[in-house]
Amino acid sequence: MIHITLPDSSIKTFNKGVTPMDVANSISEGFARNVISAKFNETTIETTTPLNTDGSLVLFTWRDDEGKKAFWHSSAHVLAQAIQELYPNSKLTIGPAIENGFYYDVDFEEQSISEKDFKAIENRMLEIAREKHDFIMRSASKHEALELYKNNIFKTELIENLEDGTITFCDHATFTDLCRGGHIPNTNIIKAVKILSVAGAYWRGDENKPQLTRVYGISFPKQKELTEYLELLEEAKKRDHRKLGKELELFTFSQKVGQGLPLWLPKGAALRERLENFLKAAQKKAGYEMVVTPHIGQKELYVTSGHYAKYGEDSFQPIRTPKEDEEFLLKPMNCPHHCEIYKTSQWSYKDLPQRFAEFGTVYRYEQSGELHGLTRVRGFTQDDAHLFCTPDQLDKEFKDVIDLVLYVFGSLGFDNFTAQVSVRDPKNPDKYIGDVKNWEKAEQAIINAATDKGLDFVIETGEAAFYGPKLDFMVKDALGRRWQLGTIQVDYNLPERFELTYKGSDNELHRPVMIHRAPFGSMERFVALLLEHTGGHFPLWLIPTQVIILSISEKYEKYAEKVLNLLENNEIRALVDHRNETIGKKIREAEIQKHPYMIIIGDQEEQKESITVRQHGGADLGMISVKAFIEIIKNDINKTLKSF
RNA sequence: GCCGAUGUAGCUCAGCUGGCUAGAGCAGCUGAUUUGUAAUCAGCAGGUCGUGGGUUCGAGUCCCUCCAUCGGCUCCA
Repeated sequence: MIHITLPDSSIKTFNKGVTPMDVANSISEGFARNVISAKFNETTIETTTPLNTDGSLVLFTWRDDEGKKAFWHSSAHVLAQAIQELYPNSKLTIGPAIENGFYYDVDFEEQSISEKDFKAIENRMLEIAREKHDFIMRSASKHEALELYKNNIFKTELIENLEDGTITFCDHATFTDLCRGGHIPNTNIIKAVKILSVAGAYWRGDENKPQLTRVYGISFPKQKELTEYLELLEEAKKRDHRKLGKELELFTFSQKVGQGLPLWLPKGAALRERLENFLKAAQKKAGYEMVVTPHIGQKELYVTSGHYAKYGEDSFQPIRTPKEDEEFLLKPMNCPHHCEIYKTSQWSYKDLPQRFAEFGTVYRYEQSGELHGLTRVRGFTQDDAHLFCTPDQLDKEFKDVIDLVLYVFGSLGFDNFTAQVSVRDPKNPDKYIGDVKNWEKAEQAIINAATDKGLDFVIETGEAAFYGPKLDFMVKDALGRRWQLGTIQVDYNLPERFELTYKGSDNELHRPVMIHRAPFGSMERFVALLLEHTGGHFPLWLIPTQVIILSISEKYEKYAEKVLNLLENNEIRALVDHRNETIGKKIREAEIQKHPYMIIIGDQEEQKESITVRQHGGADLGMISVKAFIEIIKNDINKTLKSF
């Protein structure tokens, strides 16, 4: 007898020899259609063959992450078969499931493949799916595996790194692939397939190794789900910050100015200013002081900090001066400048912490292929600050910064961030500078602070900065790509390199610890993600135009101006649309511009000294007094914007 | 930087396998209209088809260079 845990957590009993499909068909139709994989609990070996061992079984459905993984990984096998048949000279490498779909990395040798080839691949994949092949796992000896792949250096490399006895193949139809498992029972479950794109990808992610062609695809158990997914992608494009930034006249780029160098338009600049003032106010309460440093610095500065050696001269943008022996660089970060500010005074432990903040514009010569809208640019402004404190103060300071970051995210409606503790990769010590003991201390300090603050965080190995570990706040864009916004970093190294000191109560000199932090990360990236997150519907306190006044005809111009003045006197940002257009057209344009409140002014309003208010989206607040409206706006703002 | 794709008016796009002075909608300008909750009507103007070469009797269309953008890879202080 086999006890099987169903997706709804109930347990059902079956006879030996039952297949996952049998199980699927025996339960409610909803599950039956979606059941796609099975695995034994006690062995945790996934199986797609008939069950012949006693025990309980966990079923995955298409809705589960595990199920999706099995489904897409199996689809990758079908893709591999299709490619192998259509391009007999191609060499397969690896083909995993990803968050949305799957890919297969293929060495096409001399051939190239592009969009026009996708249809043929999709058609062949669907044919294979319809042929109803079981996915069957089997183990193989190392010898057998190497023999099968004797002409494939990539698979050979993979096999050589595996222990004999742990090598498994997955067969379906006439196709065999080296595979760890995790499959759906049969190709037949795949009903819809779409090849999405091709891209170059380096073998094992290493720039110096051969470049392969990565074929991306997605598949579904129903055609309808594929259609829905493609519609979802279309919807996401509407929230693309590059599109919204253009529509809302926030920023632009110019080929003539240069790649990756955004130009902020008046509305965008006003938005930025509001964000800066918001953070400045909070920072002032938290005991920060503003500093200002120049946009360039001598090369020597970055040699001292270690950045020059780490990133190499190609990442810096040099400045020519009349003197031959002088070398200035555009600053790629503010920390060295702030270290020099720290050094201008002698500090006692009683003076610490010192918190220097600056909206510092920095320039990094990113590779051209990496540039991306406002999220990855060559010139950007960090909401930077450096906190210099004693080792005893580190814990409290770090937690205070977490509070500040959470306040910033909360005020802007970012509730879907993930906290990530980025630590060093101990296998790759060359990537980092400084003493291992300090690294351990710093990493522990971050983990403790994040834990105490109740943050739900993940630890990412190898993601640390070269001088220290960090706590990063990651947010997904419209297409689900993850971007780092806020960051808090602990650094024992720069104080060492710049020989920073303070006098302790013991009358001896000590090294301060440094915290680098930027709640927004950069103004550019933050605005980009905020645009994608809100779809351009910014919180009321931040949005450039809070209210637009629409006059029914030019006759009411005077009264409209009067209302405008009343609003402006109450620090409400409003505009009047006086154009000789119909009210319908004015409303339509106000909707497109995403103005949160529209005031309609005509004969009735003028007579009664009142206004009619329409909210974005169509809600009608009726005819009310200006005074009542001002209250509504203020309450609305207070809902999201609290003081720190 | 690498792989693949794209680049036509301020914006969104059409222009089939190369063939008469390159089209549309929106935006703009002019005029009419003075309007009650998502587009009032008419007229006008606007483009060396990303750049530079080449093939051809003829190039927006085909080929090459470069530039920029998009999707990935690598990178991300």
